[in-house]
Amino acid sequence: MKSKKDKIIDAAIDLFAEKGFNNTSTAEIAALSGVAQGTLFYHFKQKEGILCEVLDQVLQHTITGYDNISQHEKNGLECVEALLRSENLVVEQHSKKVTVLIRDMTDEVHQPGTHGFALIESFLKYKINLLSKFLSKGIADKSIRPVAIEETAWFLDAAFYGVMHLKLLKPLLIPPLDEHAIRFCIDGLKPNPNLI
Amino acid sequence: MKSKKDKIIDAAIDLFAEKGFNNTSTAEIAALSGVAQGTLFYHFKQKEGILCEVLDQVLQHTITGYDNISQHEKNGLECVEALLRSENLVVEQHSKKVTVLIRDMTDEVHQPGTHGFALIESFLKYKINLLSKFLSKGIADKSIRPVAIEETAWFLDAAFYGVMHLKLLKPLLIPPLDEHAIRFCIDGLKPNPNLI
DNA sequence: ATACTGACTGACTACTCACTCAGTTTATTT
DNA sequence: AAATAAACTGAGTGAGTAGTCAGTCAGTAT
Repeated sequence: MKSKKDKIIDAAIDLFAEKGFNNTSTAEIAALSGVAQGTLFYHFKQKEGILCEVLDQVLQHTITGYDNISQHEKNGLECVEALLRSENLVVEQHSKKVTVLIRDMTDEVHQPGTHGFALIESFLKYKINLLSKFLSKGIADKSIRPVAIEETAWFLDAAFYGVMHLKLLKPLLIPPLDEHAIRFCIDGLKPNPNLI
Repeated sequence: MKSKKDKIIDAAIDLFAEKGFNNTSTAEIAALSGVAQGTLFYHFKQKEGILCEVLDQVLQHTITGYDNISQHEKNGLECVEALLRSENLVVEQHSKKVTVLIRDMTDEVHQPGTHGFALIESFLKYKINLLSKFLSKGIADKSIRPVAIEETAWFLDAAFYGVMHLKLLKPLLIPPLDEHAIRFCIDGLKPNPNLI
């Protein structure tokens, strides 16, 4: 059976995803989750704490996904592809949580010193490191053309953030991009005799 | 001499960029711009109106940039590159306004029916159309390898949104990405005999 | 001079909302 | 069974805020 804390988180995610953090009151969260307002503040010191909890969970899932990539049986390019796919999977499996984060973490994450900022910072560091490792590996084993490693790692991160953002936040008629984005980037990494 | 309306917009941009829309009160905007609180609501029906005004301006600049691309003397790939560079230039020249938008337009743009949503929607339609045209042209003149046109157009949009987001909102030590992102995408579009 | 207009003012209001706290219930330990 | 702790409650508070409105004032047409 679900703890009240979990009920609060679930309700908050639903409301945040629908109306945004700033347009959701703690009273509403309490009502939807069936607890008293005070219970919110028993479990979370501030309203923002709920967001941090969600961020924490999503980052955990993502890192777990990364760790499951078995590197020894793949070349560098395949490792990069596996990482991108793993990330995509997390977004799909936890799309509501991710939606809430990219929609509402902006303020919190924006300012160095906050807990959220520290979380994101160390996560990004880890991710970029891993991607860089895979890219180096691929360049060494010739599955990847010679590219600037750190820049490419950051670019891949940024590009897939953009795709995620488009997919989750823009209620527009957009063709499914995930697969195409992966193909485009992977193909773009392959050696190309036409490039000097 | 600047009109009061312009002073309000300038002050609001500074404050929004620094503290975010939701953490800036209309009283602060009035104080910084040196007008009375009521003047805000004389010029803008709601606080959100200021954001819409900024959005409008930035989209105008962007479209003007697009329109300056002289297509007849370029092949398809060069047109795509010109578009990406033109966009980059707008972001650089109006970085504060763009920062405010990607930071705070989320709520407004999220919900169909709002003015902001309509603006973004028609702009995106225009941009994707133009990109698609350039991609088709490039595939025809062999400067671009055969890719799925609409998907690639959306991906390019998403990727550069991501780069912009990273650059403007993450106060982290990130290598300059603009040039590398353009190179990566342009090189990735070039014909590659290694791809079937 | 008179009437009119549109920009501008700033005190005021009606209201929301995050957070508190004194007290109650439930679970755990002794 | 008593004692202690942990989980929970919900009425209440006070700080803060978007937006209003009755009225001033400079400029302009009549």
